[in-house]
Amino acid sequence: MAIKREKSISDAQILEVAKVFGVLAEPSRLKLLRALMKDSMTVSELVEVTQMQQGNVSKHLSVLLSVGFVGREQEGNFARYVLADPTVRTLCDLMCTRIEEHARKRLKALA
Amino acid sequence: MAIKREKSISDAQILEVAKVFGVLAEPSRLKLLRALMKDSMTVSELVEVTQMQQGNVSKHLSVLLSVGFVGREQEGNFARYVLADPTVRTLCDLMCTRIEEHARKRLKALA
DNA sequence: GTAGTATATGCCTATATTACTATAGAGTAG
DNA sequence: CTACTCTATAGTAATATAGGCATATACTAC
Repeated sequence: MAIKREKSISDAQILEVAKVFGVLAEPSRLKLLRALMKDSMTVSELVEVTQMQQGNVSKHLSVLLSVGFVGREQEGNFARYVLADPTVRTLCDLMCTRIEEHARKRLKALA
Repeated sequence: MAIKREKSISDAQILEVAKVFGVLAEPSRLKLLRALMKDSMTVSELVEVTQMQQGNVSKHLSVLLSVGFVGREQEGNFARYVLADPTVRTLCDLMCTRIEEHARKRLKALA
């Protein structure tokens, strides 16, 4: 019988994890998520807020949608996007504090 | 005077966050981290465990080192790498449970 | 010193991803 | 129906990054 290793992740899971991290590895997508963290928005509103081109906004939103980070709701002619996964906040918060911590360490190392 | 927005992240921070997420968006690097989560290892050991080419292992380790995810210690002729940031575990754990949750949801949606 | 081992790095190619532009599709108003 | 608006998508060029290979560098043993 196969021996179950402690808490170790399978190669298949690694591929999936890498893919989802990849979704967050794009400044444009992070800007969209940042906007959606404040409130749900239509594509037009997101274009206005982020100053990105409409086509790019749609493309990035479709990526975010494909991994379930955002949800989409049709409102007549508009498409309203909503933050759909609380993990996004957690991940970003963690990353931000980590970066600050790291910067602080580097600063301290100079002293 | 400038108005401070609530909990919002600056564009500069977004660039940095994207960069660090990008480091985690690579299966090879995740495999190295997975190995290092069990124990510290030399490059040779990592090559053995991951079945990757030595050059690539070194290259990915240097990326991990540059953002402080791992530490490096010279041991005679060997270089021993250690997991240097507890956030890595947290981020990966979060991502794994998120992916499972998401898969479960999709499954339930079919019922 | 020489030989051998461990690690890092440079070059090249293939692949992937982005932004841009234009356009297609879908809905609304008249 | 036509005209208009909002959103999605296709085509293209530029950029970035990974892997493979060869090689350089650094340490050890003799």
